[in-house]
Amino acid sequence: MTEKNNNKPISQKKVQRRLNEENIVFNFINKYVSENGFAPSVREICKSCNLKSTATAFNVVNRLCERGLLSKSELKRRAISLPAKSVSVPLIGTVAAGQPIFATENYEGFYSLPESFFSGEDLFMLNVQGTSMINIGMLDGDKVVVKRQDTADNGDIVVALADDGATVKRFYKRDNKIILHPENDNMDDFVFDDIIILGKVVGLIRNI
Amino acid sequence: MTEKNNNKPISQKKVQRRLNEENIVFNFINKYVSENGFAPSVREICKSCNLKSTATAFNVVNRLCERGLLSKSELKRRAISLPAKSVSVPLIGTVAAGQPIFATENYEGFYSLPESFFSGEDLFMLNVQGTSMINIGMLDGDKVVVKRQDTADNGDIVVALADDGATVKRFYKRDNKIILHPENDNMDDFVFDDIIILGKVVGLIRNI
DNA sequence: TAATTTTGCAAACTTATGTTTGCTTTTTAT
DNA sequence: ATAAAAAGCAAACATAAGTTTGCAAAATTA
Repeated sequence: MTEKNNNKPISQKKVQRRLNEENIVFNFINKYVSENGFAPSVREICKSCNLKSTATAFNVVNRLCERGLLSKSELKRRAISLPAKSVSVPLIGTVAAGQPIFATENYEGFYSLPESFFSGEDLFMLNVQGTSMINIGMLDGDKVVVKRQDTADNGDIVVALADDGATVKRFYKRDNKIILHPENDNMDDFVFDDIIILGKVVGLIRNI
Repeated sequence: MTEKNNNKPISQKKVQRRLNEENIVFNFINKYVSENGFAPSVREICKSCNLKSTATAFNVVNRLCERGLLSKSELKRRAISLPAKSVSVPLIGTVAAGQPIFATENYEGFYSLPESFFSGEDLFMLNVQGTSMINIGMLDGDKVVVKRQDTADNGDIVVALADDGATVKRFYKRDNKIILHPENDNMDDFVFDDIIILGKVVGLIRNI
């Protein structure tokens, strides 16, 4: 028991100094993480924030955790994480028939998306080509975020494997036929007996 | 020198086995990072991917690094990072006139966006309300990514501060008048003598 | 000012974890 | 089938880095 009693005497000056210290450390960790992709060690925090002792940095980090600005996994190294979580999603380039989508060979790059928007086990991104979905605001060059699944419900926007690669369309099943409906007044439906569904579109990203 | 000569004898079967192993490890690391916010240790990789030796996991990780799918900082702990870098961007809720946009009080949360798409010093996100920009595929409920700046060029899509809050429109300056042009055939231009520009729209994110 | 509490610090301590080693097993080439 | 090369593995090794300690300095209270 280190506290004399339960109503702490709070010195405003001290509180201010602490908050300032915490801000400096928090900003450093943020910057470090976005530059390196992993968290700094307490010793690196010390050096960069002009703290004299690792114990000090250690304590500041713990206070930041208590304030909910950071998370930390005890006894692990560099195991500090920021509350804004992200998922790393591959952009799939060309999809050849018969090839597994999730083979790393098909990946054209990785993008980190906010987990709070796009969560799901298997996500990938795909470039939208053409204007077949323009009615629902999917433009040529947009990237769609796709949740991998091999079935779809009526009305879902899906990525399906057509003869010439992956295509984005609205999915309907009617009278044992699969209808891929372009959301474009100038285009007609495509009708198939069977089709391979690669996934369901759950999001869209555009660079302007 | 471990290699006999420079033309390697490649066994297709071995290549396949390796690639498969690398896929498993890579997917595990991805999942781990998005769940924990930091990378797994080689021993955790071993256990989860059924590798018998830490040396094996170590080698697989190194191969993934050579393939460019991961980055690693040597001699550091849990210092594997995915190539996808991200920036942390605040979502601005309601913007009252006269208030500074970047006051933390306005933040509704932080989202991590792919740095490769959205780079810039001061970014924020804003909910799109209404259908005034529907012609260029901005739907009600979309989030726009905005680069903070107080000027704009003709034709830019801007976030401007109107009487009732922030609004997204296309910007024109003509005859000393500011025109905010909705991209919606049913709506007319707004004309002002002067207006406050909050930023320029550089991206869009949609959750479907 | 003296007593008491809190904070700061350097160094010691501990251990999680990357890396190497040397032997064994498997695969490939002759 | 035999030799040679490569890959796999368990254990040892090395050390980066989290955590604790105990004293010194500063701040607070009386």
